[in-house]
Amino acid sequence: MDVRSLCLGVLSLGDASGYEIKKAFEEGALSHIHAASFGSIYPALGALVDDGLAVMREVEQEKRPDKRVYSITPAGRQALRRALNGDPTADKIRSDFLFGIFFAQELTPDELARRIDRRIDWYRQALEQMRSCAEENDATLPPGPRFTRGLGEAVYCAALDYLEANRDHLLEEVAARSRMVAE
Amino acid sequence: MDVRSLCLGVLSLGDASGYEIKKAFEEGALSHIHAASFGSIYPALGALVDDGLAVMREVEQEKRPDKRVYSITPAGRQALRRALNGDPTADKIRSDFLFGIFFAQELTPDELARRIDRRIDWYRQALEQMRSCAEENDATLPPGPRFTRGLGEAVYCAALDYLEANRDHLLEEVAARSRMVAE
DNA sequence: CCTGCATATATTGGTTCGATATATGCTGGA
DNA sequence: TCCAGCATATATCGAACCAATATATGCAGG
Repeated sequence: MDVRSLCLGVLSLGDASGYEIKKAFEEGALSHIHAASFGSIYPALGALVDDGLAVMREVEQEKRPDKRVYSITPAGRQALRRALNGDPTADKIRSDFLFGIFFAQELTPDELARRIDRRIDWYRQALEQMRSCAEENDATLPPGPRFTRGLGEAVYCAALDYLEANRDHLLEEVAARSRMVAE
Repeated sequence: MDVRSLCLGVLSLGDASGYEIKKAFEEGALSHIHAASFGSIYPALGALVDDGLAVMREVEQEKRPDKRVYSITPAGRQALRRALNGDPTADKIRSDFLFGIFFAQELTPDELARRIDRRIDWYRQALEQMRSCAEENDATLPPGPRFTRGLGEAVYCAALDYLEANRDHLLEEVAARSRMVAE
């Protein structure tokens, strides 16, 4: 899925500027699903306009830089549907956190504990946000977003439970191992 | 985390060729954690040798192309430790699957069902593999890999349960919505 | 027999990232 | 009060990275 299609997806939910599209991948429901950077979003929006898949209008703002607000066109909606119906590629996960935990014995015990605790905090916050969002408007959410929200909640909840249940055990094991090596 | 550090991580587990490093990110425990392509692995290995963080030896093979097997050096181990102890960047998730489900109403009902069923199969296979691996040698695994394996199992299990429990409901909702629009 | 897969390295075009530049207003702490 | 830092907003650029392909060989299955 290229950035052009990702932008079309966001635009299908409503008009947006490049900056707002970025925010959708950083804060909103999409943030747990996909990502894109400015360096690819702005060229992608230009290309969408060139291809007639989106239109742009400039919006003057007081006390803010001007906006370039993009809207999806009927051709854009068709292109989005085509892109979505193509064979989805496998998920791409790149987690420095997990990579670090995998090599736990190369980390200092303090650093290891700090990382797990941070991650636990992160999951708690993410879950809180997801749940407050659910309380507010879960019934009004379209089925797709509601389903992915529920799946995200289930997955984060399982991860949080596991981290809380196994944190101390991991730290003990790593400590025991380094004692063994020292002998 | 750049590809050079990822390669050092794999090499810290034992000598390997570029091809074997790629496999580690495609099949092994690392496959659920991080990724790297040939186009970045081969140049990275060259750079590691240039910097004295790894050494290369050519291994002639009968009935197979020759191998270039890389070994991590003490300086390489130190560089790995430095890289691991740096502040980990946030996880990067890019899931065409979730992106497609988010826009469920843009998919044909058949396509939607097919995707979820495929994903269910995928999780079942992944879990089966993880569990058989655990039965064989969980006790002999270092604490880090055992922890990430357990976390992966917990997360995949939760995702599988959610998909199985909510699949039919999602399909009904999407069907109901498209009936509503048609009226 | 022959298609396709596994092993193995390498390259290349194109995509994407991450950091930075530029400009302005608001807010909170010293 | 001042000013550092953050939010808004667009844009660019070098570096990193991916996906596909080329090349070569052997083996297994239909």
